[in-house]
Amino acid sequence: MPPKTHQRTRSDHASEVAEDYVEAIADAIAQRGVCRAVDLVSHFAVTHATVNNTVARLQRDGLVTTLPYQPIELTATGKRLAAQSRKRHAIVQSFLERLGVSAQTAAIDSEGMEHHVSKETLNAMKRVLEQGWPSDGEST
Amino acid sequence: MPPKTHQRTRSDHASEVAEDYVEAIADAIAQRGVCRAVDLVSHFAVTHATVNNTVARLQRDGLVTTLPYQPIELTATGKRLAAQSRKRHAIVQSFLERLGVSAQTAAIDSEGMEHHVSKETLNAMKRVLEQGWPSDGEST
DNA sequence: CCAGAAACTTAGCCCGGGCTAACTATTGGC
DNA sequence: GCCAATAGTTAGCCCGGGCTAAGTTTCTGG
Repeated sequence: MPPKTHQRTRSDHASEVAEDYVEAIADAIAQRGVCRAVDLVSHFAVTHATVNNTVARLQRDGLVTTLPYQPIELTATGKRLAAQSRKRHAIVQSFLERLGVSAQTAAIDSEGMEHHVSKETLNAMKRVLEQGWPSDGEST
Repeated sequence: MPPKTHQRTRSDHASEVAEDYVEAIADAIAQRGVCRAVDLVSHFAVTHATVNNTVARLQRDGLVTTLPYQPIELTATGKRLAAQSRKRHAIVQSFLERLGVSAQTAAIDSEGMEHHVSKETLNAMKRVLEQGWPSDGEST
């Protein structure tokens, strides 16, 4: 085994939370019009203080904008990331369901897995969703 | 969507490193007879200091035993965790390959994904490896 | 219109998991 | 047998992502 298989897996996980947040923020905006910190508090089941910290980091990193006591908004970059993240999430989730996993488990597992799925694997999953399983008789 | 989908995904990641380590330690022991810190240093591409910290934590948590300047050994618990982890890893990796993903990508992705795959999903993957794809004509 | 509730902020803490730098032990080759 | 090289340790630092506690702002309904 090549010893450097890691590297990606490791440092990536810094941005996993960022992806989860922009996704949640986009969802909240889509569903309620705006996103307030309290939405994230309940969505992630963390405290207000934690949400504050995280949102500050996201702002520092150019993914969101927010002013004190104002709703949280996504920057263009944030929106792009959210859209991409949501798409990936959806594919993984649908794929798991297609695999025969319960919807509930698919929801939970896809949440964790989505951040570790490479483009190549994602494409393989997409292919399954669109064209069936690899060895299926799609030849005819 | 239920708002509590997270919970598991989140705090679990504390032990992801632990699993990676015991797996690596077991591998080193299997391959070289003993596991020295330096093996982990090169395997994870981190510094000696980091390995030391982590191993100390593992020891605190009852997964390994080690004395200064001595090789690292797995406790019974550590061995169990390593075995379980390795099995899971192997299933995910094989599954990805079966999906049509390149061996290299399968190796990388499985590394990250394995920690987020539930028992149910793992079983679904195993089923595929043993019995083919869900909708395949295994009925006839 | 104003009090209390709800939302938000801030400060200060903790742990995990990285790092560098400086030091100590062990080992092997000469 | 000694000395360099390799291995390991320790101290001190950083950031992410959690928390509590205490305070501030905003909103709302009576």
